[in-house]
Amino acid sequence: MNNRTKFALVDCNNFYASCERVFEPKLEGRPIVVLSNNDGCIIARSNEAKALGIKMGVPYFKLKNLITQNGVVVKSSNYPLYGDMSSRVMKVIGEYSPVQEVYSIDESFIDLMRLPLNLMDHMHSLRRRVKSWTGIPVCVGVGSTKVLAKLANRIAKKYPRFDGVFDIDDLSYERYCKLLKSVEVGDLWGIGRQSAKKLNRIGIHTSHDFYQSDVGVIETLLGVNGKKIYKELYGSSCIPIEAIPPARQQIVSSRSFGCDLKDFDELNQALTNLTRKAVNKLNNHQLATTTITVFIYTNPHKKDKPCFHLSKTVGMTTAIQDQSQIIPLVAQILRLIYKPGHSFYKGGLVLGNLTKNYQQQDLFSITQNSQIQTMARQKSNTIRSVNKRFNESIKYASELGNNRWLPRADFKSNRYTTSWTELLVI
DNA sequence: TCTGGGGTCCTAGGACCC
DNA sequence: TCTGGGGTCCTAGGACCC
Repeated sequence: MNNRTKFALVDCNNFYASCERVFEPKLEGRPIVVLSNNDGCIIARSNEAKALGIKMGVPYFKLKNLITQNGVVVKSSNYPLYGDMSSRVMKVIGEYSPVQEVYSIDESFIDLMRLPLNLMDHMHSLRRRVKSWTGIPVCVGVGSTKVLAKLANRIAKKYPRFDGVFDIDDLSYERYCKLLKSVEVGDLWGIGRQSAKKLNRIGIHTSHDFYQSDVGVIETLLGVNGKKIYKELYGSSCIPIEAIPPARQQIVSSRSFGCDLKDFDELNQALTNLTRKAVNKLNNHQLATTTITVFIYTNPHKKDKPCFHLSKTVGMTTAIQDQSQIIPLVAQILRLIYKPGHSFYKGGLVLGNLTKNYQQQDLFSITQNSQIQTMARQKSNTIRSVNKRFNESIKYASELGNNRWLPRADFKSNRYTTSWTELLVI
């Protein structure tokens, strides 16, 4: 292994389940599952739940019996809580290296090059501090590439004797090969189900088979990404750490509805709410959009009914960022794709082709009245600041209605850290 | 009855240009 | 009979991640 690069992957253990435990310590030692939006699928499990054989991504309703029989604690997902806990964890991790990439809500890569200290001590200290300052348990995988750090993290999680920190570069060649033989190729970071299937077809089953193959074969089969993963297994770093997140390309806002919707106004009510969320995100990032996609889907799991994926993308000559422009536009697009008589179970929108929101004027626009534009700008700024202070109290009329579309969340915990009315009571 | 959401990147193919 | 080569841009779909 070379020593030109050194990375750690810090990964929270069963993150969502652990967040729930921080504020409900009596759940310690008990099996917990966290459900996706609309209480649909199981998206997080504590170790005890994993031990019961509960798999990731399984629909909740299929496991209801197993869950009640075994006293499994069920939680609806609580993203305000998880997001806030995540930023606390990331902040602590950031104190352990000058270069940090926040890779996902529960994972962070850090660059360990040129740190003048004992790396293992440093990582054990990180682990202890995250746990003691946030309550969240993490494991640390260390390696000379990101793919290796990921692999190392697996080992750190799997074998308690490493006390949550494992450096894969410490292995001898023989032990490294033995490790690769024990990991299925589809478990490598970047090799998904489809690629694993292709590899299996030519006799590559374990990571060691992959490691021993010809790089040309891998590139032909999987493209440049496969080649990168291959080289990273040999310790050659091809996937750099991204300390500065790349500019966002699109903003998606979609939901499965609490119940199937047929009525246009009900769909429009849901879409208006989702649009407002998307526009808030757009404004928070100070971005503007020039393409809007609206989509509504019927339920593909209902085999007795035809399945519709209705969608339409509209492009604009001028980038827009104002909810008073985007919300009516979404309603217009919805009107174009809507078909009466069908039951839609899910819908949403994509704001695409995002740009920095400085005002690029359209040379041919007929609304080039600067006074009108200034007033519109003032209005939207006012609405935004009122909504920020008074909890989204100004809404479009199209958003008001029977709220039948609202996703189910029957097992929600409090937003302990982001809402004054939901603080932990002792 | 009940099946998540939000991202990115790559590739193939079509349309178009000279 | 013989029917080029090189390039860009866009879009849709597939694959991957958490």
